[in-house]
Amino acid sequence: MAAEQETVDGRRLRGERRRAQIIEATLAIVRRDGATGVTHRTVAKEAGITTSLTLYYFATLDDLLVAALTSVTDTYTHRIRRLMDTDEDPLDGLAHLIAESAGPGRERALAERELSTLAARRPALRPIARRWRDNVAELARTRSDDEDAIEALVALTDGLCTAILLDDHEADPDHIRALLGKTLFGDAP
Amino acid sequence: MAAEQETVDGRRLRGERRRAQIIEATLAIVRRDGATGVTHRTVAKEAGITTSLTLYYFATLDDLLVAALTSVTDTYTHRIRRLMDTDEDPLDGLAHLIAESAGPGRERALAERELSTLAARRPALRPIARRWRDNVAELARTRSDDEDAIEALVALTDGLCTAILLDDHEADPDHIRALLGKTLFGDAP
DNA sequence: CAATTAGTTGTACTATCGTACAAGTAGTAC
DNA sequence: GTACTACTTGTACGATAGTACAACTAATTG
Repeated sequence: MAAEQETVDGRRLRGERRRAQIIEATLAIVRRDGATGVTHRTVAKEAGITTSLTLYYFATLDDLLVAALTSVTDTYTHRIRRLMDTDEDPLDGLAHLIAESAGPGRERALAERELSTLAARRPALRPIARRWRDNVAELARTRSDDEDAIEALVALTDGLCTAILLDDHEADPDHIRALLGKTLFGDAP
Repeated sequence: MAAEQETVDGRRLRGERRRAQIIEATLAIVRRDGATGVTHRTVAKEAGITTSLTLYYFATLDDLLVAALTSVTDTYTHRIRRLMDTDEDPLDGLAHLIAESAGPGRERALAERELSTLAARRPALRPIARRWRDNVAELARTRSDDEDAIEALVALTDGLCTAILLDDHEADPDHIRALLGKTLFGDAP
């Protein structure tokens, strides 16, 4: 009844769409200019609306950043879950995902890094920011129950992304897959 | 002669001292409030001087950030070099350094992360930002010539620091040492 | 239909920022 | 001693930011 009530009210639906539009505009800004580029004015302009709207839906700048981090993290969560739900080698999928940081996924990976770094100074963001690592750990657990190896694999994925983003490090999926395998299994099966 | 000329001019010496003071104040701001807290005014206030002075020595905000990144990277470089110059187990020293990210070294580690992340959008900063990874790789090379293992170890150190900073992850030096050893040698010697 | 709720628009305030610029002080060279 | 150089102080401008607030429009409820 209450749940039905909520979806029926067209205003709320429109509000949700507007909210999503604003979050998308925020992410576009982060990807293009970095987290520091996010202001109510830049987001409003990107979304083609007034700042009053961004303020109506997100009372503070912080709210915008939190929503952006949540959104980008959701994206990664879906990606990794899909890797786990397939018959293919999940480590191979993960290697490809990491390798994307050098190409089509670079902006998104950098946005994730910049936004998640905010979590270090904001304990409230920790649960969101940790989800990437939790997701990778969960994926690793489908192939190993060695907790140390799993922990190392999670750290390795983080570190490889860092190298790619900050160093233009080599991003060959096969090479990355080998490193992941070595770390999780001791050899590289 | 020219070098001698430079150190004799008392004005230049004072300038260098002033410059170092400003960089130190910048780092204090980064550690306390993050890279976004760095403005000419906040730095000037922290150093007890006027913004005209910060501007005299660092024409742009960017110059300040670059100097701060260089400084914090120098600190880490010295630390790691010292680990290599000792008879002790360098991996053990590295593990302790990483573990510091959970305690006394947390602010510095976070500052390094925030500043080095700037390098992703500024190719000119890459050489500076990569030095941490180069240093760790060099340390690893004193113990292994397996380039894949070395690359994995570097990424692992990055990832472990991330987990500590963003997640309040466990930071037991012995545990970290074991992970480092496993990654570099296949076992944990 | 009136009242309430959700969304939208617009104005304006205070605060802070990066930076330009001029004037002054102090140290050095010739 | 003069000219030059390095450093220091102070003022002020234009721009942008976060945010408060009021008024209005549209949708929903009873």
